Amino acid sequence: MPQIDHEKALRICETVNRVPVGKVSSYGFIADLAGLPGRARMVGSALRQVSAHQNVAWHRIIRADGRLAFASGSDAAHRQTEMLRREGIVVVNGRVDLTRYRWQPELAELLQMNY
DNA sequence: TTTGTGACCGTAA
DNA sequence: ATTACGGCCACAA
Repeated sequence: MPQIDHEKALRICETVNRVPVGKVSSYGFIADLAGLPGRARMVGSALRQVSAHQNVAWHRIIRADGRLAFASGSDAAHRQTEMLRREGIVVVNGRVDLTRYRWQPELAELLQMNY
């Protein structure tokens, strides 16, 4: 269990929490927004070490192809599916339709960070 | 110092 | 639709 630097983890969490209710994003995209391009895996590691005891919308983060990161059938996958459905997101066979639910931030929304 | 390990990603069979 | 690879990078052992 790799422990991610607290500062980076915090930055990742802040970015994750910009994803609005009813939308999803990917590990890679969050990494890019957090100023960590190419480090999608690190986003996963950060969420793993933090999701248990912090207030983070970890369930809104899925793979770039629309599948949940957890193995279908696993407890974690079921929990995530339930949380997503609670927000109105349709999940079929551990997969989300990205054309409908992918978060596409506006330019103004993207600029809010750099300061 | 080297090696193995991820809640990943894009490309190519 | 799947599988396979290589790339990615911080950490732990």
